[in-house]
Amino acid sequence: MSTAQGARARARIEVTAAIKDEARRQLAAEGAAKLSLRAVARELGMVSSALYRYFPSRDDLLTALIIDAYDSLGEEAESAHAEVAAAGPRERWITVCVAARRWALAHPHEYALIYGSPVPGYTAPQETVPAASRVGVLLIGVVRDAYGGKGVARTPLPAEMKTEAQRMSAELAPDLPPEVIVALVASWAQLYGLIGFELFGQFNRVVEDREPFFRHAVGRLAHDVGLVYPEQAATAGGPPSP
Amino acid sequence: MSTAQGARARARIEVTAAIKDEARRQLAAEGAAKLSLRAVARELGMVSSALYRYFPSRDDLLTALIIDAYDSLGEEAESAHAEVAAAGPRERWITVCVAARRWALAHPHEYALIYGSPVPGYTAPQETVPAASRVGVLLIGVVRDAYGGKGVARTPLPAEMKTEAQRMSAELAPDLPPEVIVALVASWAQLYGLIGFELFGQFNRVVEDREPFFRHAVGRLAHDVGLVYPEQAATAGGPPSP
DNA sequence: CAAAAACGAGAGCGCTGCTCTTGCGCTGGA
DNA sequence: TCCAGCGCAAGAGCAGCGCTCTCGTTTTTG
Repeated sequence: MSTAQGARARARIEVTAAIKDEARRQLAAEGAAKLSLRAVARELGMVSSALYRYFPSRDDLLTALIIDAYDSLGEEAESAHAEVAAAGPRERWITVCVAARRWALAHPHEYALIYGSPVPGYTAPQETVPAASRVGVLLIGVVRDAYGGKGVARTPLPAEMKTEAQRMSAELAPDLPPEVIVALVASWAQLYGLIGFELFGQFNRVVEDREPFFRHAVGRLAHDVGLVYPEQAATAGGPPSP
Repeated sequence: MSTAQGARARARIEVTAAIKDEARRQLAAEGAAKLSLRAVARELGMVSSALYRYFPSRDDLLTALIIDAYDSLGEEAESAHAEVAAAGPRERWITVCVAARRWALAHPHEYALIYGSPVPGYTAPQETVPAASRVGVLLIGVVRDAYGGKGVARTPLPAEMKTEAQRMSAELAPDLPPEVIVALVASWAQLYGLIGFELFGQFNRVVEDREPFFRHAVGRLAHDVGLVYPEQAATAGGPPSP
């Protein structure tokens, strides 16, 4: 058996986790740029050079934090989705989006690490991909369920997009029509535009009451990908207002 | 007269500009995090402490670059818009969006500086606001022209958004209906979501042929704010495809 | 013309990421 | 069971960073 290798291996795992924890603490407190290997080592009572036995460079430590952040976000979105799994697709879509926003507001520096400008001169390595796509996979699933074979007709694509749309469809979800995939990917990017603008201060003095605004906006995104209201026509009846 | 103060003042202006130019060069080459005061001074043949006579800190230099970047983006968008000033609002909208994307792709690090995660621990000072709002003002203008008093009915707002929508409308464009302002602000944020995802590599292996995708997506944004096609119904006629 | 302000140069402080060497203790194979 | 070898912590050190302070010199100003 390869588990329980020995005290040595177990200690290594524990120290590695302790480093990541302390690093995450500093990341949350001060942001990625002020995250310092020396400070992490200092806080853990070890000398800075010892830390390089666990992470060969600062970038490698950041990469580990990035993967964890993607996973944390994905988990939040998935568990929020699980709680409304029985609801209609539109509500499930909005729930996932709201969960993503909630996570971002709770972990601004980690959000900045993964969806803001990548840390200077740094390009995300391949091993982040699976963790990074969890929210996307969730959104695809919601739309897939909504379309259950019916293939609701959507906004037709311009001619010069047809082949690319078919490639995207084949790559991401062959069972969904290309128009839907295109709308889905665009909505996916736009979701993070909404979150980023709020988080990075672009909405200051522009949008004040942000949660209803966000819900409304992602509701329109849901509509864009073809997720309609539970009761199709009951959308025009709002209470009167001056 | 206060102009032509003397050789001293003129020299100061020139040196300040030279510092900004060299800093911009390093920013474009290596990104904001690798921008070093000492390296800028070195390249200019001065000692690093002398540079502090012109910019009291690294953040102040970055702030100057941020304002310049906003202005550069705003100028690109405005001149692109000027060239299609006579066209329909939908085409003008798309033109402005395409110009913003083009600028972002040409100046990725400057884009990251203003729309990515703000440089660690850094909050944009108030003096960046006018430069930052140039693209937004442009988009508002396009929509305003399209609505020329007619007030096309749009998606009704949920009850809990009415007061906020009215506040936003009063603040940004009192002559436009609140529903339109809400859609406009959301589209504004979503536009930068599309650009950011492409620029920061989130579209890698997802969207390959990006320009048509972008045009299509911002076309839908135009639709969201109520800008319709020139010939209202001629949208469904695409060439056949397998 | 003299006082004052602006400026360039240099030294220095404390911090960073990272490397290299040294010595200790656990661990796996003979 | 022994012991060679590897993993590990520690320390010193290097080059770079932002920033401060001092000290002559030059320019502007009253």
